[in-house]
Amino acid sequence: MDIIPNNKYDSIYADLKNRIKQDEFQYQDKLPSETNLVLQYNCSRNTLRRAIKKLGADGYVQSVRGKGVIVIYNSHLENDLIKNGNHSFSQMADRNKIKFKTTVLLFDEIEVDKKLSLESTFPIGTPVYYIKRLRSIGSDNYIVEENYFMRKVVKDLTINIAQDSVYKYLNEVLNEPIATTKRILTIGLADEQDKKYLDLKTYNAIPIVTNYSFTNDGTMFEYTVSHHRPDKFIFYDQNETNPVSFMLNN
Amino acid sequence: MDIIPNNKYDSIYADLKNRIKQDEFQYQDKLPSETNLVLQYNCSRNTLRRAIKKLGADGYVQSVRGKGVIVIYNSHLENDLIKNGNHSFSQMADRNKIKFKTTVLLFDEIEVDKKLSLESTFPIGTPVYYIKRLRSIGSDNYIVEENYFMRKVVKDLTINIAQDSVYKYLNEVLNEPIATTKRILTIGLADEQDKKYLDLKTYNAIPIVTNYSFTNDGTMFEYTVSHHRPDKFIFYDQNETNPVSFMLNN
DNA sequence: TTGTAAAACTAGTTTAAACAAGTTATACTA
DNA sequence: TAGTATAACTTGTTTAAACTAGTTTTACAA
Repeated sequence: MDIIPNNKYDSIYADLKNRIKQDEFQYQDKLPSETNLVLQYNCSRNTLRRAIKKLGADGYVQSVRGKGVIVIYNSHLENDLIKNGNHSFSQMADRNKIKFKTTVLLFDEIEVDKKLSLESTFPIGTPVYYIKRLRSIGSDNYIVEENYFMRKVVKDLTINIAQDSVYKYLNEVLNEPIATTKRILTIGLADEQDKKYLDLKTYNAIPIVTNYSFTNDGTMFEYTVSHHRPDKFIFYDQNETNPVSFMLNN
Repeated sequence: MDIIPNNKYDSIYADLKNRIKQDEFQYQDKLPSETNLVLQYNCSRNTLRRAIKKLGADGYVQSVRGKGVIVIYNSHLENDLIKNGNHSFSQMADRNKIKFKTTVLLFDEIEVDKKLSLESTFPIGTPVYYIKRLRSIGSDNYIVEENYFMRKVVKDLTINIAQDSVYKYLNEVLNEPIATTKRILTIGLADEQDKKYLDLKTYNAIPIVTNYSFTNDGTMFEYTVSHHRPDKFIFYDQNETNPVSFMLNN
């Protein structure tokens, strides 16, 4: 769930995050001033500010010019999140973070046709792996998904790898880490496949997540559409409004 | 939709974004090198890098050490977004950005009870405005929402203000800009109110967005639950994976 | 011609310093 | 005592420079 910092600013970020989570700095408290923290961490003001900026982007703190940095992390809210959904979508979406059991329903090599090209933005004729997979934890199915992986990038994919983790394979074997993911979430009516595999209860509509993933060097190598079980689905989002900005067309 | 930059880095960010959108730098192209751009914009390397970092966070470019900065903005994809949903959720969520017609269904002053306190994280007894509003564009209803505004922050709220924009009132009259919003998205079964106001077609489930908003100085002043019309709902998300990080529990 | 080492690129990290622009505390004045 | 100007905080912006760590090009040697 967490990262191994190999920079000064990342380790300061991680440490401050811990201190917040362990209630040393509580909800609505002010962090020590920059000058003070610079002494604590024996670093430059820039490096410290970089750590704080990241904490802000992740919704832990909020900086106010002239006043200080206020903690807005609320364990109360965070706990509710876990209680409500078992697994947050931000975790769901990051497939490395949760150990899903994966069942491969279909494994094929195809070329992108006109219809698929339009929705995936892959050029027509691109050789891709076409995979259908079921993601589950224990006996509960959570996601049915269709993946299209560019064969030029994801070389020599096998059913075994698809059953384990394609991302792990990319990272560790092909040394081609994923760098950016663009995600679109919509609500769609459940189809026959969804009804077959997911426990829909009385729901007739489900969240559909469309994924476009890029490698390190900017090539989009994956297009994926995931159908999620609706009752356990949670998406968490955190947004910093630019305080100096105003909307032109309010 | 856009912001008025009053910083150097924001104006560089805005300019580069425009140049990307106007196809001067196309999908998969490399931006000019930092050294080059520093000359173009007559700024320091730090300031330029700050602009590029923001472009990266917004999904326009991706930096690769040793190589350069690659454009991953695809007008194709972006256009599809608009075509599919009319209005993206990121716009929807930012209520200042789209001109919804707002109908106030209920306007009341209450104190937070135990039940509301648990879901909102407002302390029991907090005086709040309790408002129900319908958001529509033309004759189409998009959102039914319940707002709870802290009366200590949002002073002297009236039905007229609620019918216009509470955020505008906060910003321009009370000079209390909103700084951070935490958002949780779940799928719920439509209730009687949803059926009454929203055009659900055959859907029996809808996206529900729960909002926690903070002022400049870290006080959570708003708790809002919005029920959205499912067929027009789109959420767009952009995620940069830390390339130097690895998951501990893969 | 091919392979390899070096040089010339690219972006990433860290420090330092000066100044701007807010907020709070202090001290002085009426 | 009350009000106000000032000094002493706070974070925000910008520039500069040195170094690190990747990638690509160049040039030389086999």
